[in-house]
Amino acid sequence: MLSPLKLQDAPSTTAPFGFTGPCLRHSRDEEIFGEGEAAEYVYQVISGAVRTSRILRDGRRQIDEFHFAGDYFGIEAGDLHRVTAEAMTDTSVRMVRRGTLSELAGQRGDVARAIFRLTVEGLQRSQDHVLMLGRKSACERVAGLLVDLAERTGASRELDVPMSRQDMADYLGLTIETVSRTLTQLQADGIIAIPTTRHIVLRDPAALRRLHG
Amino acid sequence: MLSPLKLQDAPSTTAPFGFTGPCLRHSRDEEIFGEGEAAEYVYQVISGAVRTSRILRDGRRQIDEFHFAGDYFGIEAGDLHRVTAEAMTDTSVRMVRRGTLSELAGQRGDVARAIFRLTVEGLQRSQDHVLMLGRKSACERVAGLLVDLAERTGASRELDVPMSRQDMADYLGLTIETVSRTLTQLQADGIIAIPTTRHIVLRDPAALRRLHG
DNA sequence: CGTGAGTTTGAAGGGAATCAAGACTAGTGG
DNA sequence: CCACTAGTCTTGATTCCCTTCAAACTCACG
Repeated sequence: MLSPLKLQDAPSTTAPFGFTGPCLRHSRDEEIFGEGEAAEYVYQVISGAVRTSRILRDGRRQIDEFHFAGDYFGIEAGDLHRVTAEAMTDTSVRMVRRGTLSELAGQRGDVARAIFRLTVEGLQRSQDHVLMLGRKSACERVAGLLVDLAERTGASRELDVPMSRQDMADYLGLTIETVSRTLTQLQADGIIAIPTTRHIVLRDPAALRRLHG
Repeated sequence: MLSPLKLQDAPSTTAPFGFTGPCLRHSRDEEIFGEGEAAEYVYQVISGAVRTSRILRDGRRQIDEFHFAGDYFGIEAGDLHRVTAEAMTDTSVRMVRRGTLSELAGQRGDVARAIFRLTVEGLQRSQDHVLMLGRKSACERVAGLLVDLAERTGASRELDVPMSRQDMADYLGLTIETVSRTLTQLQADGIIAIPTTRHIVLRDPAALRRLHG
């Protein structure tokens, strides 16, 4: 389900929201912005993958979203970032100054609508996440992530997994061991194959979707 | 943390978004709209309390948000509602036709900004919810709900709980038994008192906030 | 090849779920 | 007004899924 903005956006040449901003490269695990920092920019992933997360005082981490090419992140209601954003792979990210974006939205109705739509879609993704964390088993969660990854990265069966097992666990509200065991079990059931850690083949996507619920 | 819109909104006289729409009453447990129905309206709670939820095929339910006076709900990116909305108590709700609202937003920048802000705040609440469901213990979740309820309903210590234990459980991703046990434990610890089921006294809000993490 | 981070696998433990009564509470009607 | 009743809530006993703790393995990378 691509948004209008994504469609009109040829990643490396056209700017997000029809506006050209600087484009920064980040290497793997580099922080793009941190929780509590001033939210001066809004970001769009040009290539690569980004995670946004929050950490409790005792170190427990929850990833609230993965962001792929075309996705945007870093929008805040207040002045500060409430999450930390980090590159999961080598990543290219375009930055748009917040004030510039809201000005542009004020002038162009289509831009305002597009931004609003993306935000509502983000909200709905978050609600899906809530349903998963609140009411689904480990197996259903892992299956759901795989299906989601396939859809969002445009892969049909061959999945390039951009995140570590720890990232998966912190997104799914599980431990790394449970994620690993569940993947192994799915492989034993013939539903997926795991040729390498970062490469998963969906042998039976329909079964995965059924598990996903 | 009240939004600008809420502040300028004297619940029973002024309309949401500076616009007057019809105002409907719903009695307890009545459905306001259902998952899968056409999303023709956006709603604002005038008085009472509303829950929005989703149900899996096998009956598991997840409440994704409680809505109180001033809050709005029912915004969708697509044409259909993705959640079901029900009145938790006798409730008065104002309806604004979706097209009307987007027209108004197109004409008045302040309205567009206010709606956008409310949506981003909803997204942030959802992210808090994700963190809670993914990484917090039963005790931390219940404490968090109580603190949140107190803040949002403007109660300092005397909490009128508008929802059933089942609603609490389905919001917190727990079972009704665990919610009940946890509340009993908090009472035993002297942190809260439960004179009646729907009335909870926060005897040590600081301790609750500490548990909330 | 050696090294170490990341991952998988194994064994044991724990927190919340499930199953099952029992105690309230709020309506209802006599 | 008060017994009756259905629904809600609480409490108890047991189970189970996931976590925790621990160790072995794999595979990038120098």
